[in-house]
Amino acid sequence: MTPVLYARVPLIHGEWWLAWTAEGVCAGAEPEWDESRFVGFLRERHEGEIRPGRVADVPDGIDLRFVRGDFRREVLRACAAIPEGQTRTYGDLAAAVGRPRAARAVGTTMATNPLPPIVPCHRVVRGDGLIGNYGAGGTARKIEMLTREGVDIRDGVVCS
DNA sequence: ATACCGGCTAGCC
DNA sequence: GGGCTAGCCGGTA
Repeated sequence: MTPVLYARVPLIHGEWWLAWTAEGVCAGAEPEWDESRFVGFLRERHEGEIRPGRVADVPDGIDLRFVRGDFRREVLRACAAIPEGQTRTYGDLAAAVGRPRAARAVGTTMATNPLPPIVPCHRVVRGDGLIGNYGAGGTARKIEMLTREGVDIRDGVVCS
């Protein structure tokens, strides 16, 4: 079983926790988490060794092997493809994986995204333009992150 | 099997 | 436009 390494990594949105395997990043958590919480999170998902790693060794790709469900993996893949500074709706992602009516299920998938902000679920907003919720810090955090990425938001609504 | 729970949405007042 | 409802769907207990 390949080991899982982890570190607190400086990103444009702050110092987030990231964990990775040889294949890619497999987990992430917001800055407010402490080390034991993140390690606990990793432990309940991975059987193998878990130990600190170096920031310089964080890989570029993502490792979705520990995500349950084909649908979820596909949706997370599609989400990972959203460019910085852009947004998509839950319905967009549903359509992208060939299930145009599964927006609700996409929402659930985003809510349980194990690797924020590497899989940028903060770029997924509601069809009516409202920002929608954000598990890793709430709507306020989501707005803050999108604004930092250059997305135009006025009165809590995405403007295009 | 089956019921329930969500970061949703289209359709109707 | 704004508020509500009834569908929708995949995962989990």
